[in-house]
Amino acid sequence: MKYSRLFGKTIKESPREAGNISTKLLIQGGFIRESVAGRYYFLPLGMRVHDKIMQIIEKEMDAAGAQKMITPTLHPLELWQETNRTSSAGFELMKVKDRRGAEFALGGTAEEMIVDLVRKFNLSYRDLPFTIYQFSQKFRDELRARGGLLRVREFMMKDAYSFHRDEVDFKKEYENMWQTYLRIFKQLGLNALVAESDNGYIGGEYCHEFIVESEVGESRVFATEDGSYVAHEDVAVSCHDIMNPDESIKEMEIKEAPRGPTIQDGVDLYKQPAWRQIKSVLYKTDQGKFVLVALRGDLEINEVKLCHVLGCLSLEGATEDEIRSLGSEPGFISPLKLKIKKVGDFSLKTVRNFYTGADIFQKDALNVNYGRDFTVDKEADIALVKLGQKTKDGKIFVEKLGIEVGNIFQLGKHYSSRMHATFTQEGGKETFYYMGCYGIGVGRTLATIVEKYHDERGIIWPKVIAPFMVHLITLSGKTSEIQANIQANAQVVYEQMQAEQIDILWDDRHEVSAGEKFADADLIGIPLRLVISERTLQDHAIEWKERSQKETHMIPVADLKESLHLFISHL
RNA sequence: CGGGCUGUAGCGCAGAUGGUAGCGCGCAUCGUUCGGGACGAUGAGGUCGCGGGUUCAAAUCCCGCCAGCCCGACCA
Repeated sequence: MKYSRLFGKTIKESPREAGNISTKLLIQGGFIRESVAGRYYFLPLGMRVHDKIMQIIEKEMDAAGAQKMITPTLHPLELWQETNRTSSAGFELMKVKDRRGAEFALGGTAEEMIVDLVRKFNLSYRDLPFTIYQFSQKFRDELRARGGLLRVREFMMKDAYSFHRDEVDFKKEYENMWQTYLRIFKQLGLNALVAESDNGYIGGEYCHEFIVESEVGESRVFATEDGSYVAHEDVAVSCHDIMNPDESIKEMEIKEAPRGPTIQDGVDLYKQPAWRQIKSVLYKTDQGKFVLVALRGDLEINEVKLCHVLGCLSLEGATEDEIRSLGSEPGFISPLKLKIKKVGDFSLKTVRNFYTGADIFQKDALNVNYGRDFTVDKEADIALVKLGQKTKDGKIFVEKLGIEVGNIFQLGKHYSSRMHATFTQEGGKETFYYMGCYGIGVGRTLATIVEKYHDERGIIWPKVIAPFMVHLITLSGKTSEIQANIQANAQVVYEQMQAEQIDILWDDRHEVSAGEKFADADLIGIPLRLVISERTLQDHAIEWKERSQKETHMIPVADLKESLHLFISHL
């Protein structure tokens, strides 16, 4: 490819604060361009990288035994109604109507479509197991698309679905996909953490996220130093220390409490640590029911866990008026008197003589003890892990931020039972499929690679996904004779590489200065830069510079072919 | 959905107290340059986000809407 023919240009001035470095470099380098918030064009340069990432994924998925196919983009809305996901995933489901009024969802994930397809076939146990996958544009009506490719409203996703006779068989594939994903990310130059995580609106019982550490990531995980435990903050479980086991239990008393409504206000008033306080929060579930949630004052509520405990999809905090109408007072809520459903965190058992509000404005209850002074309807783990806490086996947690580039889900019979998708067992019994699903976001993975592989001048693409392997630069000569000579030499190199199927980009622009060409080469980040100029010609050499290295050196033209093969073989 | 900020040439921006729009980059043409984003000259390019109002006069003041960016959407 000649640069002068390439559609898409580098930009000297960086686009308005792009949020993160990968977006800035990708736009500046002419890889992508924004259409509207959260929707991007991939330009020819970006498309090449995108394609290469897809090829690596495809190769590994095929090697793992999965079969590629494609589903329609528009999903009949009835299918989503079968699984009741029009409401559960409705907040981010895009809908369209055709002229007859038939409603469709723009696919954001394809479990329903795939199950609908599979159930049309009346399969038997002899046909199982199998894994099918696709690459397709996914649509998510995100409330807020964040700058860049990391959180978008439309993106290419590889999604795979596996069908099994039972859990034992499924687990083999889950492990197979786990290992396949690790191979894929490794090839892409990414070191992915595998974290236990929440399945959100997908359904099922357990799942894992593949997370690449990065400070621009939105996923927070808690892990142990040795990596024996890695879990997304939504699901991470910690063990709570017993705080004051030797203290004697005292009589409860109600006292005037001239304080504000926050935990800190209580700490300031009593000069007692936050863990001595009971944090009580009133929630309203999506079914309109009120729930009181109580936990130790130094801990935070994990709403994902809480939703699972309550069996609801979303929660909102009760308003001040609602709190008063239930018989309490904002800032002084306690689990002592309210006659509504109460959920208590296990941490309530770790403290003797709590203090807490008394459901009356500026009155507190002191020396409150769980079991004696109040009980809850349900004890559960509903706390967010706090740094410094330990795992069940006593290991310290460390916190990591990262980008979720892929995930694998156990779906079990969640979809097959709701959609009555069955196969025939040995002996003729109809049984629901046991399923799993597995996703990788291509654009997000691409951006993640840029987040990891760049310097102050631009991108440094790993060879396997670089848009081109070689960036040939020709500089102008003083005389037209030299000029013609440079041109002729470059032409030979260019054709030779094309003949050997080495992707080469030749910056053949005449009117552009050397500095600009070098700056563009650094920005675009092609692994190997070759320069042919008056200077190199005198020595019958070519200048060789790898994007990842600082030094340049001259190699004889005659050695180019061999050096290049050596370079490429070290992928 | 709440809060803050922004919207002027393809991009980045400037336009005080209202007087009819400018700079840099980029683009085009010519010349000089030619190994780290060169220089000179000339030129093209704008219903100042959209709608309404005030005014002799609005990019500028007022109202409404739209779009974008950032933060939050969580504890009482």
